[in-house]
Amino acid sequence: MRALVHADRMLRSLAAEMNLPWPEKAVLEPPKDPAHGDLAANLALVAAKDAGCKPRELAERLAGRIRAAHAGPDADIASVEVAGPGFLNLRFSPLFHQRAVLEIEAKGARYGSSGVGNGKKTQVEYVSANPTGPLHVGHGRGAAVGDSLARILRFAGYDVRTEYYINDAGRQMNLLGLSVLLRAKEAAGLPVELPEDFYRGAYISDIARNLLAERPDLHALPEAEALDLCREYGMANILQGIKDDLAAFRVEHEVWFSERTLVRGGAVERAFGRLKANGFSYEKDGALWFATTGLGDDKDRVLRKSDGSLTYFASDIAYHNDKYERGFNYVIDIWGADHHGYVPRMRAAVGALGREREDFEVLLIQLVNLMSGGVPVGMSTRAGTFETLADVVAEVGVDAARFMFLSRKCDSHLDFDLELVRQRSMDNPVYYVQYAHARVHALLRRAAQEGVNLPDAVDAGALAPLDGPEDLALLRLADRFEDVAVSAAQKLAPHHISAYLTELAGLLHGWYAKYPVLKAGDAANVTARLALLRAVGRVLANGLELLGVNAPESM
RNA sequence: GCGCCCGUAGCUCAGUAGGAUAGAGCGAUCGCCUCCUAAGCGGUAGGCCGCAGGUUCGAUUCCUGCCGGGCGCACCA
Repeated sequence: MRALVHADRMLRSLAAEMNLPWPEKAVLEPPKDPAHGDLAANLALVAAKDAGCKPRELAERLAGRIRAAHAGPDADIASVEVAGPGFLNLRFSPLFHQRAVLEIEAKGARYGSSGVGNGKKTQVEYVSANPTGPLHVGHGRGAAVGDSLARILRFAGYDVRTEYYINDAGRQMNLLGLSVLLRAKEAAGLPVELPEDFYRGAYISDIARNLLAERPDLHALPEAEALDLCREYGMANILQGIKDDLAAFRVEHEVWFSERTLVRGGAVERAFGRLKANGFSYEKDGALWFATTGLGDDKDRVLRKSDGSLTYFASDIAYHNDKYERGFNYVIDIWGADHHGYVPRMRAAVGALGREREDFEVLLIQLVNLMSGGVPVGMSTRAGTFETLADVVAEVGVDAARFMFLSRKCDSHLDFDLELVRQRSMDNPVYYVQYAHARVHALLRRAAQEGVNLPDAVDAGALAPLDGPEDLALLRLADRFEDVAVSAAQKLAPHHISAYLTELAGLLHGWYAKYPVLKAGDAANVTARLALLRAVGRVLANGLELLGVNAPESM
């Protein structure tokens, strides 16, 4: 970040000084091959055309000016080279890189944070599974992504609220009530006929038995009342289970939003009014329709059916309208990928409510293939197979599960192999990263034991010994953490963080194998290397925090 | 039939608002502990970035068409 800002400012001012146009198309980025330097400025051909010269020539002229302006032992820029069709390769001095340690020490837990979100009021709604059964692995992936994303966005300066939408008003709830009642009858020895579509998980029978224990009078109640009781009891029970599972998974929702309160609060009518005012709704065949076709959807959708009841879509529109009425400017929904057909419709609705395209984002979470030793684990609920989130977490632990979920693009399929994730090896990057952090702290501990004193803040001069290629590579990568955090926030991509951490941990392990720290020989080396270690450890910890994964100090 | 996502090393996957010689881990293979945690490190082998066109100075990246895999297309939730 420092390097990029520094170089950008310098190049722009130089270009202005030389009366050259600085094209927006010019790319300033770390080259893929570090041998090319720390930063590459790619002057596109257009730039040269505007300037009336060849790109290489333009680059040479800039390089000359930079060399002239940045000479001497204290210079930030160590070298400038022109390569390829117009690449300006900048290499910063060791001194410049070493200062990254000072910034890390100064910012501590805030290192890598930024204000790019500008306090934007943002809502992340995730998991939102129907309270009809326990969370499964797929929900776990959505939970990890949503929670991590909230952390990442906050870190980047967004004002984030997290929310869980409880679908407690629909037909599914009645079905749940019926399922519980049937099982309760069964448990009481009454004759029952089990319909096709009811919830048949073992957890329903457990709930039914518990309810019966609390309310022995259940079967004496009028049918409707008994159904109500079963529904409410079942839902409360399952919802509590979901909350427990999420808490155990280190996932927190600040708001639990009930669909019922939405209907009762008149949100549906308000949303309908808004659509009508904007000219998007009409009556046909006794139903209320929403003209989504002109908004990117492939057909118009029904809001209120001819029998007077609302469609699911209608309450979803009302819900989203309510989100914007609550003051959120940026609404992020995290859905299972099987709902992808629903996205254009929702997007159309948000547009019809008068919101901009960028006010709404949907993140689709692809399915998780649960495997064990390369063999797919079936969807059955038989004992011994792990399909619920709670089972998987019990099996592999929170850290390993979260890191695994967050190490892939969320819209690609994920093979989650229990055997692999349970392994404490490099098959399983979470330990690799955690081990790097633990290593740092093991050394810091040992240093303290041996009476080596590392001040809380070192001065720049003490870092001078850090000039080997591995030192500089570590410093460079640590310095990029803010870039990575910002990009993860803007692209809604938590996996950038896990990839970055794996890379940083790799550099640290390599560095560790090559450089002795406490046995470095002279005191200056010991201090400099300890300071570097502590700084890298800080970056690892900050990154892991964004993933919601622990950073252990010993392993 | 229409639409969305995915095809990158033997395997699992990164990368791409167009840029230099396409990366990582695993697996394979050869090395490294009298020495701060070997849960580690270093080396080697491994690629028509699904195929074919197009745009461009330049395409794994953007566009079109195919092929292959997954998913969705209700006055269901």
